[in-house]
Amino acid sequence: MNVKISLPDGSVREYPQGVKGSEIASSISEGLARVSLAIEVNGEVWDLSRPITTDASIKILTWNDKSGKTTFWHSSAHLLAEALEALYPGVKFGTGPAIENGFYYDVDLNGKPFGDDDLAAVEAKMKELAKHDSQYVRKDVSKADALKYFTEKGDPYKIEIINGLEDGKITFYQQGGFTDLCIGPHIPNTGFIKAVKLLNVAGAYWRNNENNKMLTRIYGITFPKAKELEEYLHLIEEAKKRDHRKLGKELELFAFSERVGMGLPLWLPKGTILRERLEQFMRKAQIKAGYDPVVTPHIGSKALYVTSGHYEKYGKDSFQPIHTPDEGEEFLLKPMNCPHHCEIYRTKPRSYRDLPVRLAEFGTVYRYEQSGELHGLTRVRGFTQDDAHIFCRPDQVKEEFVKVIDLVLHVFKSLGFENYTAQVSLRDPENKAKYIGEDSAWEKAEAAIQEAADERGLSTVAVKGEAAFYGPKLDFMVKDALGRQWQLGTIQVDYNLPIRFELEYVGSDNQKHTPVMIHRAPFGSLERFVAVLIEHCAGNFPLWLAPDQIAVLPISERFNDYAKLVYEKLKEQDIRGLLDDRDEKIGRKIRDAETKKIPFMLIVGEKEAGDQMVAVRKHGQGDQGSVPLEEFVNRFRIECSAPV
RNA sequence: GCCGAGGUAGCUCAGGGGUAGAGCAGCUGAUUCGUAAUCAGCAGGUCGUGGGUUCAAUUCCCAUCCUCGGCUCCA
Repeated sequence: MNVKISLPDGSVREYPQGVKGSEIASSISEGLARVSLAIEVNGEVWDLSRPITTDASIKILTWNDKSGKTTFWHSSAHLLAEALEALYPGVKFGTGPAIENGFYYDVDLNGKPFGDDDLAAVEAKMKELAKHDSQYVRKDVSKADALKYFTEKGDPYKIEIINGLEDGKITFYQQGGFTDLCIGPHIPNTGFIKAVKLLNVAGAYWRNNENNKMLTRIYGITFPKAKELEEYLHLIEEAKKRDHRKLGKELELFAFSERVGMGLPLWLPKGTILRERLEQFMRKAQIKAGYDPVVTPHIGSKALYVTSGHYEKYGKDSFQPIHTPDEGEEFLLKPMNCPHHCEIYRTKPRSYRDLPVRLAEFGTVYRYEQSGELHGLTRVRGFTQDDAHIFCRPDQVKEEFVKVIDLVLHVFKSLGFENYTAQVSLRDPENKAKYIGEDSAWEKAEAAIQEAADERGLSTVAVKGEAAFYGPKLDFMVKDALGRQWQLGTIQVDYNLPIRFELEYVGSDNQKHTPVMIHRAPFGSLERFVAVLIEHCAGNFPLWLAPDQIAVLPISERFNDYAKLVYEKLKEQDIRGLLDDRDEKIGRKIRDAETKKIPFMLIVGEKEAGDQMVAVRKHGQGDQGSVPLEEFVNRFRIECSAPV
């Protein structure tokens, strides 16, 4: 009996029942057979050695397919485990999945320290074992047999996993002398793994729970060709050059000081220009969108945060209250602006006609972040949010939310962020105790967010358990140079805080009603936004943001006077920059200006000094020819306009 | 906070039980130059901090602080 196999190109071929993926690949072409890693059967990824018994549509998976890579890396994790078992008898295994770039395996080395030298040894063992071309063999096992195997082997983590599995659906995979509990699929044999690099060691809690034992997580990556590994490592090196911590130092944008305290950024003059440009851009956009700027203090009475619920939720693990010496009052460093804004709302009675009230503040907040969490400007203990709170009637929620989405998208577009993820962050339904407020309020809020996102045609991913404790969010996530994902913009619907703060307005029915609050921050925090922006443009800021826009470079000291004149004229036109009148050759001055990523270099010498000319050189683009100074200023103005 | 790796001149890094070295930056002098590094000289460090071992510690040990890679967390 035959089975009908449809291929991705739409063609259908017949094969004997029980045909294997590898046989189908061979029948298509020997070339394909050589590079095929796995097969997709009716949307499910299978081993190439698994018999196909029914009609199916298939796709042969190679390194060029995402699931081909995933399979490859998952099999590599097994190879890592095999190497570990060979070198560390008695090692216990947690889980070892493929990840976006490579794979890891969590292992329990019985408290044995595992460092970089060990990493190199294991890597060498993996390379050796890969050459054995050991096949990955799939085996169905009963739950009882599976438990028996790992009980005898003494692997408590595998036993824990098996206990949660259904009998009849348990499979083992074995390659060489190593057997693992695994649903597969895998590549045909270890020989496909030609290049291996173990990247780093990290601690990871068993089952991601910090109350569990910390296992040793070993990260690695493998490739079918040595050259691809080289390319990958080169790519990582390139990405590191964009790291905002490196560029922040090189371009003198920000710094940290142990004496000031960890996670407390110092904005240097050039970084401050960048930051203030962004603030100004946002201020304008917000005025246009009907926001009223407000200012509130950096500390607030503890009672304020008890009311809001922040104290109960975060108080004990946070910066401790500040006490006044005589009265014994308690204040908290402001961790959030919303309670203050609620109090501004309360300063006078509000009518339904007044709503929405939109209060905006570049509010600096302080939060205790665990020391291990701090990371450049993306995770700090003191930062400024481009925060605002919109107080509106229930019937205005959707419209207001949509307007905020537009604002966020405008910001992203203006700064060239195209690759973002819009994440609907929902409550964890399994763990409602983590949140405040009634179910009905949550349901309303979650629905409002999804509706607003849909109305703007935003493609979103919903993630449970990511909501704030007072309400669900729409978060805009962007990746940094090294692929780490960060939350930038956020919009949150909140039915809870207005109740806690007893906010009200008088409706058209002359009755008192509770407004709805929308918390929102398009940048998120200036610090994190700048960090991601630096990495996004690799320090080559758009002209309107660049701390130094021009460098005036006299050919020699003889032209310093003219250069100074040019520099002063540009300064009068609010063009930022520097005059490099050092006693250096022009090549040197150009090199330094290029290194500093200054957008325009104006070179002036004998040819220019006579008739008010400047020789224009653009960063990364070279000589642009000479123009009259006036003309340069005009062209500059056009190019420099900030987005509106 | 947890696991692992590090901290040597302003920066990037080498070294290693007998009180330290390079390149760049800095300073001084020479040079006056046309599109990515002019030459020479000088100066610069309680080798993160505190203890311990030792005749002797920057080097070995312990603690601590900070940084880096992850984990957990992220109002």
